[in-house]
Amino acid sequence: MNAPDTAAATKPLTRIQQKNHALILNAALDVFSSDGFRGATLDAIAARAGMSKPNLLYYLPSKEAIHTALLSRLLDNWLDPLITLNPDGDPLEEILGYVQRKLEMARDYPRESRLFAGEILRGAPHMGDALRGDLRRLVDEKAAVIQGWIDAGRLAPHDPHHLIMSIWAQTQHYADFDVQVRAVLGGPDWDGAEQHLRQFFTRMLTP
Amino acid sequence: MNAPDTAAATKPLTRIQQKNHALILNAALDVFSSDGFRGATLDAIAARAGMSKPNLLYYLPSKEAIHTALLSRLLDNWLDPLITLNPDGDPLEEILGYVQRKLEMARDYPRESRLFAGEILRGAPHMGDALRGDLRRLVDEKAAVIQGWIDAGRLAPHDPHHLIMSIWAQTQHYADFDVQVRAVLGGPDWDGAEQHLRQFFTRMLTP
DNA sequence: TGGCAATTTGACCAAATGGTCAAACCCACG
DNA sequence: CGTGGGTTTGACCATTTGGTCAAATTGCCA
Repeated sequence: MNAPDTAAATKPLTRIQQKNHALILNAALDVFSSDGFRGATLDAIAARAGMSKPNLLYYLPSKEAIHTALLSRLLDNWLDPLITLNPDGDPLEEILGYVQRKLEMARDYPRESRLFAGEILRGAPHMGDALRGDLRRLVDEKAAVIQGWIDAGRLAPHDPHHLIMSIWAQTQHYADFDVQVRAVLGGPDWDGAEQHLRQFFTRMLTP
Repeated sequence: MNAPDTAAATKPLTRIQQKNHALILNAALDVFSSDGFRGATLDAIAARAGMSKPNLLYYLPSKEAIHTALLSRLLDNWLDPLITLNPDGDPLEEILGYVQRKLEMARDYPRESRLFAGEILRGAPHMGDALRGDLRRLVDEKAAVIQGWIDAGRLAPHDPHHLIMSIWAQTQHYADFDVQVRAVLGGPDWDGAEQHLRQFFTRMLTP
């Protein structure tokens, strides 16, 4: 009767199901990221996806379901750059690499960044658990790695948790507060941002 | 006939007008900052302000007017810490003082911070002009001051505009992404943040 | 105290919006 | 070629919500 199944029973999606799923999620990302959850309308998403509203609801059962689907898909990509941080690599290189990956994500996926920011700003009503679960565990783990580097005298001492906050804050700022950045700088300046952050954190972390 | 006047004709507000104005704006700040512009409803604001919706609209003519009033009142306070930056003071002290003031604002006025963040996130539909006008002028002016300090060898070299971005990003992060910060840190840690940022920027700016 | 302006609100309206449903359409496959 | 399941949609509905209005109430001052 209904195509997608939230339970883990019927798996194989038809070609057309996959196509429409992708179409909807992409359109929803457009709309949610620019208008917020409350500001987004099913009509707008359906129009953007090039289909009727009932058709859209045939694939995803509700507005919230669409939003949740988007967020859960997002979290993995979001954590990925931090996961990649290698305990056996060179400390400075690893962290600078992380900063760079984060900045690239902000530059190349501003919709995702803003969707995430909006969700957090509103108190994370749809992903509070993920924050206190997966995210916290991962951050604690990597913070321990960084602390190890510091203890070994390979990095200048900083609170690792707050250091990670600094990285998040500064990289996401360029995507989330894009209008402000452009207003103040007179236009986007990703190269300037990259150079600034590299210099910033190099100076920050060199013992 | 109507109490408040957007034009500059009738100025003197009665006691009751002032009280209700304040009541409304405070309630609206609550609601707008936690639900966003679209998520906020006049009924919610009116309830929070302890008055009926028509009465609320008797003082401020529309939802947008309330939002705009809030934002314009906010911008001044928002710029103030940067205005205070004194070209004749000690460079490091001045900037660290600015960081501290910004962090205190984020801590003591999280509603204002989130209201602002929400507006920027959505593309600043109600204050784009202010950003490209007053804000940009002020930033350019202070960036020039910082550049002067750098040229005089009194600060380590950084792009002044991006340096200001770094300060904004890191201080506001603690208010705007409060849930995330608390999730990762296990609770609020303003003292830790203050110490971290002081150390961060001290190291950053010492020639 | 009388009267006029300021204040307050219950009742209402029109538009927007999330969601439903039955009917129509399409298309692979026997 | 026809038939059954997957797909699509026009029409519709209930609720929410920004905003209006006339009537009632209150506050102020001569």
